[in-house]
Amino acid sequence: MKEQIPELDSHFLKKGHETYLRHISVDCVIFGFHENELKVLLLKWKKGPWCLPGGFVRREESLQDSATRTLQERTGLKNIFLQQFHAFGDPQREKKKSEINHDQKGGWLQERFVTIGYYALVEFSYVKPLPDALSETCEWCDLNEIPTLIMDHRQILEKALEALRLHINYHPVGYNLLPNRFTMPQLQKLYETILGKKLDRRNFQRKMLAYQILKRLKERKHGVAYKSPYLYSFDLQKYHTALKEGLKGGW
Amino acid sequence: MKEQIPELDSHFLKKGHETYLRHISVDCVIFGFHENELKVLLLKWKKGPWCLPGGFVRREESLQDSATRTLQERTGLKNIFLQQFHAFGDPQREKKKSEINHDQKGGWLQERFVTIGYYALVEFSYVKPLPDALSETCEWCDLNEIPTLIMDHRQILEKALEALRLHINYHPVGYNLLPNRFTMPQLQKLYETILGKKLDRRNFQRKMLAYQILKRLKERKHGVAYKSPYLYSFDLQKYHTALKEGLKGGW
DNA sequence: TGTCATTGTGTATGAAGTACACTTTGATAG
DNA sequence: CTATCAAAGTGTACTTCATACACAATGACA
Repeated sequence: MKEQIPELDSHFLKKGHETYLRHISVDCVIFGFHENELKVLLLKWKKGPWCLPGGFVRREESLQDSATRTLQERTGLKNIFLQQFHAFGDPQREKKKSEINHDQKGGWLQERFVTIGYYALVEFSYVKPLPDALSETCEWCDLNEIPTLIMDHRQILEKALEALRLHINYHPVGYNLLPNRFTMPQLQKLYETILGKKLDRRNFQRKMLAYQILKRLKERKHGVAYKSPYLYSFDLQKYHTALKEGLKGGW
Repeated sequence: MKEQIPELDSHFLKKGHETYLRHISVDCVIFGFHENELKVLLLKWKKGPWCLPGGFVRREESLQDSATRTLQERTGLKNIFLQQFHAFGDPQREKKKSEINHDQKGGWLQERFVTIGYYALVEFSYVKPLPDALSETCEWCDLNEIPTLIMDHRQILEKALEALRLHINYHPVGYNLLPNRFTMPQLQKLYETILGKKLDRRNFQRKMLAYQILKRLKERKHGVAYKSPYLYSFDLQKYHTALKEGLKGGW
């Protein structure tokens, strides 16, 4: 998206197309999980509106690499789970672009952009959100309290969530969103939040254990209220096999 | 893709970027079903290689509209089932672009392209394949006999098939690929071909009927060998509801 | 008129999904 | 120290869906 500008100088504004591909941007929907809530990392400009973190594609860079770069710039993380989900190319999507104009007319940023959407799953506690040159803040927002976003970013977010919900039917999710050691109720909350519905505790556990991607640890989680739950961690090898080969039976 | 050129004149070659967005193309994987085989519509250039039909995005046109336009130009059909499935943006994808060069250096066609992949499902018999200015032929190719394709078109095709196989788990397929009236064995062959595996005749029928998107007609199909099968047609209203809301239970 | 490949149909079995209740634990408060 | 209590652990019956499988009916063809 044209609104996240890595180097905000006039060379970039006028000559950005010498470094980046014209008409193409990448937007990232970065999901994190914290306090039993699914969060999305959003940027807020100094001038007002909120938006998804995004960037442009360098002339020798793949789409995936571009998304990875954006992600690293905003979160500091490498090796993130990243998934392309849709390309948004309606010419109307930038109707309200004028509200965003930082720059002179006729620049490459004024032109129409097609944006490729990626979603990422990251471990909340590892992330230190970093605003960019143009942004006031970079913040985690609860999925239920998303502010008004620029252009079609709200639709992009919805589509990302839809893609994630589809994905979760075939693939394990959690390694990228939870701490190394976590409890079954935590994992269940994660699934419930992503899917937007309540699940039965006993059935959830049985099904999840049947995947054989979890290891129950000897320790329990202490200090929490009431009965202390077991801790689990993912069996990474089996987890990755399941990522590749898929799981049967959806949620 | 740069290889399908609607108006092959020097204005297009030099000034195409005034009409079309730079760096962006659309490629279509057009599936048809004939003689119990899944086919894909391919173009063959006069100079040699085969490729997917594709085109460019006009400056005021959406991605979907661009794909629809390409489709109409190659098949003559409107109102086609069309689905975006992936954006291909590896800079390496055009390594062998030189084999395609029709034109002078430095033209907009020489630059790197990100292509948005769409797949389409069309009724074979309604299609009159139309080659474009640069193409010798436009032909249906059997999925099992795909010739060598330029650039990454083979991978695009594979990805389209993968997307279709995923899609068929949640949505009805057939209305766009079969004649108005068809037999249960025909429908089953279609599913078997898309999925690449044999299905049990009795279980297939039961499951398909349970979706309640089929109407059994009074007529049977005569003239075919042996026992004449019933004819079915889709209940379009229910079909479209199922398209939107999805089906449960996969294949 | 007989043959035979294809079509039509039903049932039994196992696997998975769903619904549901009681016991155990340990943090907290008195 | 003890009682309380909310959360966590566990198992079973029921229903739904997937799978496996076999025989009878049809009609084109020779």
